[in-house]
Amino acid sequence: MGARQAQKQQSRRALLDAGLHLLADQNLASLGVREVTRAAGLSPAAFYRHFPDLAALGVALVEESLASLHVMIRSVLAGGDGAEEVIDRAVEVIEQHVRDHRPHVRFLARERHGGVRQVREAIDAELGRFAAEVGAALALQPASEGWSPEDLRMLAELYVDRMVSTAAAFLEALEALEAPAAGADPAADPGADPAARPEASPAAGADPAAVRRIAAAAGFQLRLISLGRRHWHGS
Amino acid sequence: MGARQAQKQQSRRALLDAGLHLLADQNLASLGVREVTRAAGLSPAAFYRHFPDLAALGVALVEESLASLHVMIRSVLAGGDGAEEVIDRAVEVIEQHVRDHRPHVRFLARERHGGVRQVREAIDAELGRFAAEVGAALALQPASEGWSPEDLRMLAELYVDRMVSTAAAFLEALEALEAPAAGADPAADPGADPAARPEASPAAGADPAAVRRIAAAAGFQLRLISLGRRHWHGS
DNA sequence: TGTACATCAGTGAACGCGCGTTCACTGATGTAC
DNA sequence: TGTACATCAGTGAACGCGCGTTCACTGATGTAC
Repeated sequence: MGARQAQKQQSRRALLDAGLHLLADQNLASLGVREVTRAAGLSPAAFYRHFPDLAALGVALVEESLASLHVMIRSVLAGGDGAEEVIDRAVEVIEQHVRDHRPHVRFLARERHGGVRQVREAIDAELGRFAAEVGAALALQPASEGWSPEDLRMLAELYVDRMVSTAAAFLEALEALEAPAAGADPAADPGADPAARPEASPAAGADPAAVRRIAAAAGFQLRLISLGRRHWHGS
Repeated sequence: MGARQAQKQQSRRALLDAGLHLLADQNLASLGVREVTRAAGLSPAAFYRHFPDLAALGVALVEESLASLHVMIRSVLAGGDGAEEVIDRAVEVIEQHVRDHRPHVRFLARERHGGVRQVREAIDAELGRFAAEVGAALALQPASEGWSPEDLRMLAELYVDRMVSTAAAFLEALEALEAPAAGADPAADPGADPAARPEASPAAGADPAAVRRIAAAAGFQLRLISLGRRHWHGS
């Protein structure tokens, strides 16, 4: 790849990163072209060399967000088929994934039912593909003997949905303690005593108890589902 | 109540209705004060006689949206405690609720993880209260003997989450066929032959097969969960 | 290697526009006597 | 009932501002010979 191409890729990356960063505090629908280019260190017009509009940038973000999620799900499915171990590993992997890719997960959670149709549809299509993949993996397990493809599909959807909900719950717990007090403006009031502020961001670690509680609930719920699965005897 | 108060309530209602209507196609974060007042038939300044800002209007919408959802959940819990009947009634009630209160449900789905913190927090707090209520109802059932309060709470959260996901799925199915083709501008191109357009909105009835499939999946998933519950023997 | 020309990512100025919010105001409704 | 005053929901004009998008341009990179 020539230097020209490399520079273009770099600018594109800067736009995507700036967008993802700005989307921590707002929706895609309220994001502005000038806002993104400003954060990326480019002129407003430069945006149009890379994307026709912000929806296209959003779709590009969906693609990279879900690529990493895809890897995560595969890694869970690849575990041994002892149900208990798979469940525990799944919850761990989800938690770690949210920690490692928080902006992407937040973006997906926010835009899954958000105001930009192209993006919503891209997310839904990809989650459907996940469910199909999970269903195929389930079909290979001995526990699925006698299950109809439809039932397996519904089971897979239940699992995928639970993973998504669990990820959203982890996300919220991780962000809860980092949020500044509503209405506070950190740039203003230079006379305020910084030591007087209560411990708002305790080493960005978030409330560990809340995170543990979510992990426990997710494990319990998945175990309950697989228990139901084992005792299921056809529709 | 005096005529003055009554007129004020009417204007407030008009603002809430206009907001809810406009939120069919966008996020709360990208809604504008002028947009809402224009749709409500008021001057822009009139908005501030009712709400300090749009976030406050959003919180008011959360309250009324969840009040109706609350009624729905109670009605489900009030059914006989034969698991099968309760499940089937629950799915029916959810479907009917989404049909009857589509704008409210859409608003909740969109803003639950949306860009306005006040609104997000209001929704989450209310869903937590629902889970507590469901948990209390479950505790009264004989099947809950020997269950710890923590496990009951996690079970209740699983049910509530499933209800929310099911409602979101119904919503999407109901809207899928009414959406205009992406990028189409119905106001433009007066020369186009309207008869040439394929049946985009078939009597606003949406795809019945998709709706039935969602109901079937929801019933299956809930049955699987309650099957797991019956075979659960403590953490 | 050197030269002449083509490509095209990024620039900066310009445009018209709708935005949020404020303000002094109007006039119907409410109240005190 | 009538009158004088208070309240306050809604108005319309005004403000300054940042927006999306376009345009002709610049100058580094790429290519042909």
